[in-house]
Amino acid sequence: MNEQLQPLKKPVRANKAGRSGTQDDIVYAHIFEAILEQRLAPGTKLSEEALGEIFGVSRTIIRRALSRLAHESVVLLRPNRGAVVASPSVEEARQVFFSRRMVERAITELAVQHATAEQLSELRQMVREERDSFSRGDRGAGIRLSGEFHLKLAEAAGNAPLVSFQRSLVSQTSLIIAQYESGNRSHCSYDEHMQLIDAIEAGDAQQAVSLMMHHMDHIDSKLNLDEESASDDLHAVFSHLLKKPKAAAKG
Amino acid sequence: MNEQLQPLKKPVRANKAGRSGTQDDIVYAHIFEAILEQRLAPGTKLSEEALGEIFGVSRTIIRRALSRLAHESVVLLRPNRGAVVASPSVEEARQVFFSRRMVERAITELAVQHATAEQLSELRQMVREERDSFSRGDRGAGIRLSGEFHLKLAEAAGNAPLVSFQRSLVSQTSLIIAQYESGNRSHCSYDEHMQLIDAIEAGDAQQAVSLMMHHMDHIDSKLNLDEESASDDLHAVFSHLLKKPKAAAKG
DNA sequence: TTTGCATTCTTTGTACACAAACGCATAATC
DNA sequence: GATTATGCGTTTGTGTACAAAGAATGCAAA
Repeated sequence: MNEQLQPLKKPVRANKAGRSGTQDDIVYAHIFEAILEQRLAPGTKLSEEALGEIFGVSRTIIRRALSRLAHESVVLLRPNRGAVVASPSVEEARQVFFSRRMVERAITELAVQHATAEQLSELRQMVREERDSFSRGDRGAGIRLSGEFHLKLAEAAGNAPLVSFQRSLVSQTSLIIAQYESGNRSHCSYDEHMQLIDAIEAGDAQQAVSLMMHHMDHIDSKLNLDEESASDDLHAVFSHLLKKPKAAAKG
Repeated sequence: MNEQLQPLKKPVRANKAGRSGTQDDIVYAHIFEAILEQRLAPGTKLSEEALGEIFGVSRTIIRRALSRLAHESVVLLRPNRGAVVASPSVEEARQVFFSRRMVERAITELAVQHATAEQLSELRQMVREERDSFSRGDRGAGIRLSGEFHLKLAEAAGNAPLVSFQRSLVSQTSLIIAQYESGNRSHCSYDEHMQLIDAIEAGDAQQAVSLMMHHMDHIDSKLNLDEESASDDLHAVFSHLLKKPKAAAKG
């Protein structure tokens, strides 16, 4: 029942090689991934004690992971009232998308100049995995990989502050998709991703930026940020006010 | 005895209820301000116990404040080796300035559209205080207010992710100025700030952006990022390799 | 039935104690 | 004499106990 995460029970202290070693990194990554894959719905309460129980660590570690997520606006940390998965409003969603367009444009231009052959190869590999995930029906993994693609592209641009900002924006975008995605859920982003890499590899900055902007348009068009009228949406809109957690189903 | 945190000895304002915000907010703000005003030099070690002693709180609070500062790349958190004030390299400085140009451009355009009369009035007040600080020789407060001006302008733009990013960039810029400012230290930024507000208030986006870009150029030109030859700079360059914290090596 | 208040109970906030890791210094060996 | 091994001291990392702040619930009164 409460032992789904057995592998984590043991103290994972392989810190010499620096392979995502510390415990709070692991906890952070797991919660982050759960949100990215939409296994944790917006508004879900994240109890420190419960998470500590699940991951087999004390509240200290959980608290640090939540703090980090809060700094990326992925969870909301309310004083004396605990943490919940953030529920971006329509206005917040618009702001995130505005910033993303700005950042993606800069990243694309920089990537054309700085991306190495190895990085482009890794990007292609990620797109293949993304495509495979969607084709075998694993939508959660697909969305996560799609986000990681944009993060990886930021790394290829070679600008550390942009990478940090992009991480935050990608996470929030995933939340927004979880909250506002319309019926048409055909995530064909991998095709656009591949074309984008082609343009970058060809050194065609203008074409690459154009493709990226269209890609942003497509993501945007899949959301219904304009309406927000149906009862379901109302529920989502007010979820940050609800006391009761959505009780995320454990896989 | 190695008292590395001498500069902080003075503000022992360990009031528990007086100031706004929680304790870790107060600690964060004080350290942040000390760095912004360059009372804490890059490379200075930030001992948890010493800071706890100074502020009259436990290491838990200090740790959280340092974690927050680390997330903004203002301090560097080395595992098992404590925190130091970050020492941006020339390359990191270039990346920060690239991002700042991008963000400031967007902020300026948005501010022309969204800034309210009240916000512009507050901005003017900040510029006046900045000018007064410089004119009475308080260079530290002047630099801090100059940074806060850019942060306030970001808030006037009305885009939350941009504000968050800008906060990180402004802090890092201050660090960079502390590390790389050339002999010509005439910070006449307040004049440019005032012209900028005029253009924004007039609704002249093109002029406002142009002024902002020139302002960025001026800040950039005051630094000697190209040379990095003096012994002081060499020291900064290798500070991340040094085991021993060279506290207060600033001349 | 509904509303206001008080008590209780759960959850978070803070401090502290203990354990582990790192750096430095000393010493021993080649 | 130089270099490496080892022990010690200091600093950080983690767990846990206790305190405080909300939230929920029950009771009483309108």
